[in-house]
Amino acid sequence: MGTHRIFGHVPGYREGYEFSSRLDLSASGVHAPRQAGISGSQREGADSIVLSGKYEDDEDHGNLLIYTGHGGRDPESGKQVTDQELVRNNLALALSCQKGLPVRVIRGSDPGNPFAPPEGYRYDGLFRVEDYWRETGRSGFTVWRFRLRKIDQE
DNA sequence: TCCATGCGCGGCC
DNA sequence: GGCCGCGCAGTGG
Repeated sequence: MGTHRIFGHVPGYREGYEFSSRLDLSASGVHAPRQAGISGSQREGADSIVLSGKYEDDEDHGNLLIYTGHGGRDPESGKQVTDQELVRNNLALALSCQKGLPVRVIRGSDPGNPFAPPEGYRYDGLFRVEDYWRETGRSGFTVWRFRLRKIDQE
């Protein structure tokens, strides 16, 4: 499946399409990983991300996102417990920034986020990674942050 | 290899 | 019905 990574819209799934679960989302090809928030590879770049509201340093401003890289979290508490590194899918997102590749954004339900769907997951269109940097997160550990802005459609 | 922004279920109120 | 904690599962990066 990883041999045919699609950048941009996946045929048959327009912006606003809703999925009931990560399994459905995975089967569609809009976001293949069943758990991970970032889909991509270090060689090609990242093609999609999921926002679920579970990363303490994430910010959702609608057309502007600050997305946190992965890694360094305690699986039980969800808190950052070590520094994140620019490897694996964090590096894939950085590559998407350098190449200017479109990234599909999927939002998962999140009661605290007015931009999130009430339930399940929703494809919210294409964004570009404008910038990325390393900083100290709320936890005090290093996190990688990615700023994504929605691509205007005509 | 090992991790990953799940998920269902049962207990409890 | 809703919340929460537990632990299993299965695949792609």
